[in-house]
Amino acid sequence: MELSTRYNPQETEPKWYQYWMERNYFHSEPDEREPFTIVIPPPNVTGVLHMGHMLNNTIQDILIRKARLEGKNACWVPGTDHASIATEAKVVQMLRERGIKKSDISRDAFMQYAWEWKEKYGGIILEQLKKLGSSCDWQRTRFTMEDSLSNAVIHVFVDLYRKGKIYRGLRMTNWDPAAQTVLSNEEVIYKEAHSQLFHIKYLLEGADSEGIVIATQRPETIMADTAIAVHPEDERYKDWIGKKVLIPLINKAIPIIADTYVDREFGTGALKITPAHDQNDYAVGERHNLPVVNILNADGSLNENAQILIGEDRFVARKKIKKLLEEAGNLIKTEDYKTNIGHSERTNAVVEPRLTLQWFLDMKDFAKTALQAVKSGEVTFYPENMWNMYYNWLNEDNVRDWCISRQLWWGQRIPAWYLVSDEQLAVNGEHPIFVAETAEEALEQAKVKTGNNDLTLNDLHQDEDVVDTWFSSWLWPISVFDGFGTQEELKYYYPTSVLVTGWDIMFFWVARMIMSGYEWSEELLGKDITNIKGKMPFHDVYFTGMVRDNKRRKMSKSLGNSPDALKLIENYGADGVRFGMMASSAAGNDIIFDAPFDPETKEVLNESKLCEQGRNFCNKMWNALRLIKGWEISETVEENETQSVNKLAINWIEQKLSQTLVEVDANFQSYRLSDALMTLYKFIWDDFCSWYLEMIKPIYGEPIDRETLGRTTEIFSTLMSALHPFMPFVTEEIWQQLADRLEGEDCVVSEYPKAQNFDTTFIEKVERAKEVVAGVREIRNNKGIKAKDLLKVFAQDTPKAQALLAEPGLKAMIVKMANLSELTLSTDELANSVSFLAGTEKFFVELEQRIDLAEERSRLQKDLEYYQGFVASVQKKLSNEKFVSGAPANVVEVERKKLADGEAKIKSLEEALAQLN
RNA sequence: GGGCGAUUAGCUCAGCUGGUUUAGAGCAUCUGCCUUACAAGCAGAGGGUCGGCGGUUCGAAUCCGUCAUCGCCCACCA
Repeated sequence: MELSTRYNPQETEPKWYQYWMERNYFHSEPDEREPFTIVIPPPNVTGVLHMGHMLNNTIQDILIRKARLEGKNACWVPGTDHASIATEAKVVQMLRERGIKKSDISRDAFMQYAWEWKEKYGGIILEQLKKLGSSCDWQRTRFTMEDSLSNAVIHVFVDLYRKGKIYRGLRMTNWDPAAQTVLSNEEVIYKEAHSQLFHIKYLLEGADSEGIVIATQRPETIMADTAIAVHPEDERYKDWIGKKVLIPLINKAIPIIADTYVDREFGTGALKITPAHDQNDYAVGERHNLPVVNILNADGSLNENAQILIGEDRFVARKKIKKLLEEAGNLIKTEDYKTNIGHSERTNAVVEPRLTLQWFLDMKDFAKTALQAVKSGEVTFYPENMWNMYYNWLNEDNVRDWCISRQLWWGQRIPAWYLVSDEQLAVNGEHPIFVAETAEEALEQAKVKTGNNDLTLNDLHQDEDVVDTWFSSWLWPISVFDGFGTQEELKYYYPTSVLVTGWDIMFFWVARMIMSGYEWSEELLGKDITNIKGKMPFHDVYFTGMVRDNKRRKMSKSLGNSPDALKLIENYGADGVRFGMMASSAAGNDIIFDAPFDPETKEVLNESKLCEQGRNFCNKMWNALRLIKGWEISETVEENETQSVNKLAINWIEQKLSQTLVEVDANFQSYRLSDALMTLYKFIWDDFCSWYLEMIKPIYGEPIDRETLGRTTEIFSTLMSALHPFMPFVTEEIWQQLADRLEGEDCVVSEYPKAQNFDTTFIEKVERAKEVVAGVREIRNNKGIKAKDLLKVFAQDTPKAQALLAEPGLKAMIVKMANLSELTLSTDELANSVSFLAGTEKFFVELEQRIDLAEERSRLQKDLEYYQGFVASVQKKLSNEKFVSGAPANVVEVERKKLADGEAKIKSLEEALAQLN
């Protein structure tokens, strides 16, 4: 069958993915082999594949496929995250489109709609991952809200409550007015914004014009002010302390207090205190026993407490109050001001500090153990410097308790119950809370607590809130193996081998998984673990960089600078895109990817040079396959020059392959995946295609001997195994085309090649011969000699040259590759010839045309100068007493050899120059 | 404000323990080739005082100090 000159990924990729799936190659069951486990960072169930996912999952797939080839029991668990806020927002939007308001339906009804939505639209991303070639064990696909995972969340909540680590309290929290839920500190993203500082005058009570001027960014909150604060040592305001001023517009009297929190240098040195709407003011208010006046509704609009502008949104109110203050004469001035404003990570709404009753997880002990795990090397970060960021967050001064409750419905409902009836609300002055895994258990607790055995489930009311999504994610490496259930699989697969994720969720997720692993693994694995390493959810963490565009902007939907991931796969093939992603992404480093178009000019750019390179690489290998498949086979083997070249070539490529595999292995050890890929790329393109195949390629129309072809096929197959983790589809396709394979003899489950012993002296000899070929080619290029024209080349007769050409097959190889009619040793000086150096050896190319002496001279002169400089620098080193005595012997030896080589080259060049005269 | 990191060819980066590096790769550029696997290709070439200054050392892109520029994380003063 004729093969097309281009590799066609659109045809082969779906074919092989299906083939692998049919044979169940990605499925893992515990057995006697060593496990290699990865749990996917579960993408949001609402998500669609973007560049970050592609990078992340390509890396995971590389690691898992390599492990599979190495004979380990490779298990990659896929799944999705229920993503409370994001999903709930989508469902609310869907309902709105159908004319249904969330507030009009019951919790149960809402959940039904949400599940319907999830079943219909959720998990698209998993299908997209298949297109990328991800070899996940799809039979193990999990979802953070399925029963067993939810049970784990509830179990853990109750456990922590009993351990006294979870508490409920009224705190200043970050409120998202769009989603109408509280957020954890980590979910608040600060962005710089241009704002205005309003200087507002508060009149002294009873005075006509005397007053104090404060500066604020939020004039709409003045109605919630309960004091004005000044610094106790501020001379300007000393006499004011204790007096009262009136809030403009509503004329409410509030005291002037003194607090060292006030910065005298900032603004006017006088600060309005608004305990309900500012974290710091709340703290000040507590110190001074100030009342808390909340003037905002949950949606960010003003409530009755504001007295004016009731019902207006906070930002509308700001504009309106500016005008009112102006009219009333209280607005002294406004100035431009740059500030950081907190936004909700999910909804992008400006976060409002709000006093709310929430559940918190005490982080003190957790932080300590999580810090220790990385500090003592129980978990290794790649790249290592990510540890700094981690430390910074977890150290005692910075870590804060984790707010785990959310005012949403989509998620695991908090397993806490309260008494319904008013009479029973307070027992001994406290409001009893019953935390239990089931309502029945809570009821039992309630009966004991109240002494009332007649209580029924109807007397209890469950907390309305759900837990933060990350409160289920942090259990992921345990719960996907039903760790809180049967635990059998957990014993085999835990700890997982490596976690691959972006550093942007280091705090949300990575740190917390380490905490949960430490907290529960010992108990769940049912054994004492003396080595903390055994408790950790993973041995290594590979932090990927962020995918940025060519202007270094993070790729995002809102900027529109992200290429359509699926479109890229369509255009370049999954292998091409995988190559593109990996070619320039060292661990942790951001990767620069071209945007599909310039977001500002809307100019269409080339999609990706890197993917193009990957696509071209596929094509290159495909054509190597075509070449080999086109050869006729000869059964007779003659002992001729062709044979000797072939033997040399095979010997060389096999040894060079071993050398390359050692390098690739070292790269894998330290997660230098892009280096590993580039090493293989260069080996396949340069050594295998450009040199090896050209060495053994028969003259057109002539057959190749069976032995050489067989060895070549084997080597090619080996290369496909080695490259398979990076580019699974093209390697499988070529692997299958290379030979008639038996059932089960597939690249995806082939044996990862191991390096054999290799002889570097021999490899160097061939490299030297390649230099000779390159030297001849360069002369051809310079002199405009066609590749077809045969040339006569002479090597200056030296022992080294003799030894080189005596290597069986080497001379014939040079003759073939450089297209020579003759290559002989010569002591004669050749009249019409140009020379070049290969190593220290001199070669002459005989020319028919007249040579330009001046040009030759200047070429040689240039070389000569370079080596003279080189030798001078080496000599300088060697003539330094301290170097010779101080440096290690081998280093000195190397320098001596450099000097000798350099001098030999100079000698050769000088001779060549002399000949030209 | 506290911390981390970067600065090497036109671009994106490597250079891991200071010494086979008067510095490498890919892309881009230039020259010549439609040579019977591949023009998405082949054969070659050019291009860098390793951000500045100072120090340590026999020896510095590599270690230290300092300045400059850029990026990131954390905290956040109205």
